[in-house]
Amino acid sequence: MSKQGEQMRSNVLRVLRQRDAPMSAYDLLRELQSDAPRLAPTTIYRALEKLVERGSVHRLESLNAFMACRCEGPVDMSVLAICDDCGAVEENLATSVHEQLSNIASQSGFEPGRRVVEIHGRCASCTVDEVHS
Amino acid sequence: MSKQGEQMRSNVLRVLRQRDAPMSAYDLLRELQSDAPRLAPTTIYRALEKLVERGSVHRLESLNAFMACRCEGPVDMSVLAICDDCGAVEENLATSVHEQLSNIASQSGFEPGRRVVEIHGRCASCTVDEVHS
DNA sequence: GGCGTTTCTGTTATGTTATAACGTTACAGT
DNA sequence: ACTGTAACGTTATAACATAACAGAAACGCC
Ligand SMILES: [Zn+2]
Ligand SMILES: [Zn+2]
Ligand SMILES: [Zn+2]
Ligand SMILES: [Zn+2]
Repeated sequence: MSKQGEQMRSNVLRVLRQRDAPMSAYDLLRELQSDAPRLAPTTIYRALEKLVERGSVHRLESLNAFMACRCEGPVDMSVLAICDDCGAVEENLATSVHEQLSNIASQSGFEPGRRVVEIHGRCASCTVDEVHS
Repeated sequence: MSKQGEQMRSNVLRVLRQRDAPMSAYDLLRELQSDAPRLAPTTIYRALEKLVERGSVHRLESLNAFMACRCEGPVDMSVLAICDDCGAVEENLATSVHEQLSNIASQSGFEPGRRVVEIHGRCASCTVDEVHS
């Protein structure tokens, strides 16, 4: 059955990679239910959990959504820039921001773990569109 | 009726200030329903929206929860360090991290807006407890 | 191969967070 | 008082996430 599990993870990842924008777990569910009508949320969440663990997928905390990773560097050093107009997300590798963040938290004896670094705004192409309208 | 609205916001803020840890909107709902049994989620969310807008309350995106602000400086320049053991949240003013974050996003023409900077881990006192156990 | 143990999976049900929709109320300007 | 508008309360429902459990697969041992 680990064969099936791997199959599910690969299906989820494939669907995520087909998009440029983040998808919610339930978006994925609806998409995959066309092949497997009885598919349940739990199954999606389990696949997503593994994929996030292994660094193939980002979880966007401020959107409750997921997207395939397209980073060059380590997945846990990225800054996710989310366009509030079109929903597109840009990934930037930003090791120094993450290091600084850990350092600041450490100063009070806090033991740093998972970092969440996201920024909302408007992407370049949407900004141009705004000028034209 | 703006009197009622302000009253509600002040009630929500009061309850949040009584705690050291974040509360979900539904935590607040349950708390306030002892006085007003018919109180609905929407009302809480509207109050929270205003309070976040005016900088009295932080929204913790990675927890889907809220807490009263106890920052010294500007509310939108803080780093929130969340202890995964005890739930306590430390606020650190970290202007430089936020500036760097905006700069990185700007490099690709992204127009920066709201930033989300949170870090999970273990607070000093929970780290000590761990050693003792 | 047979058997117990462990881990993973599918399924059902439920819990939690958030918003849509719509009628009502307050209030300012006339 | 009349009207426009912004805020509000209320109901219902959508969206996100996990608990609980039973059954299947994988593994190690004999
Ligand atoms: Zn990435
Ligand atoms: Zn855009
Ligand atoms: Zn604060
Ligand atoms: Zn702690």
